[in-house]
Amino acid sequence: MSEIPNEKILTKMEELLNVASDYTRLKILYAIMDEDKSVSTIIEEVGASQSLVSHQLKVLKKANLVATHKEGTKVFYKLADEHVNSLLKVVQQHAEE
Amino acid sequence: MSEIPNEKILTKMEELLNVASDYTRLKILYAIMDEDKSVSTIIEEVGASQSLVSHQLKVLKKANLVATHKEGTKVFYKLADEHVNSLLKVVQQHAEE
DNA sequence: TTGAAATATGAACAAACATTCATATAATTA
DNA sequence: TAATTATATGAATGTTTGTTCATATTTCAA
Repeated sequence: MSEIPNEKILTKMEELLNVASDYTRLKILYAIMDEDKSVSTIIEEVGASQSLVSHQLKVLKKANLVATHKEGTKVFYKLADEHVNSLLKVVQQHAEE
Repeated sequence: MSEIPNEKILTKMEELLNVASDYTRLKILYAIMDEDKSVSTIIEEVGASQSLVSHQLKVLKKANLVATHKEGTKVFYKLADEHVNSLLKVVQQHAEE
């Protein structure tokens, strides 16, 4: 039996889904799915403005979907954990049918 | 290699995630996860107003996350397919850690 | 056919959000 | 130090959206 999760869990789920449910952020997540990339590389591959990508990276970071490290002036982003991967795969399968 | 999906797929993914990313709608989806239920039962279990539940059921239906059948004056809702189930499970796992 | 129960719909509104533009900060190099 | 590259931030804005309130529609029983 699948009971309705408690408020705390539901709120966390809502947040994760909310953060994932944006065109630009989805693109960003896919861009860094296999290897971490610098912001400038992400901007190129996603094809959105510098400002927009930076803003959305901040949203993803705040929600702990991505992690970062610095190298000189560059900042590299990668997926925070495997759940993000699984989530994207499930959703993509649904979308492809 | 996971390339960025094309625009059509991404838009579908965005829509699915968007529809799933709401507190009330999440509760509804869990309420009908194991067996289909009438709107009045859903209202009770979810603890939201009649109008709100009805509006959100419409959103879920339009996005093909749920399916319905009628019995007399009652309308029963159930999950449309297994993907919805998988999606909720992946997200819940993430939220529980 | 009147009334009641179950569900749906429409308008209205505040809150949240994606995007842009302009500007700031940080690190590197000349 | 000045200039340049890389990234972040803040304000402003138009749009979307969750919720409520009031009302409509449908189905069945009395």
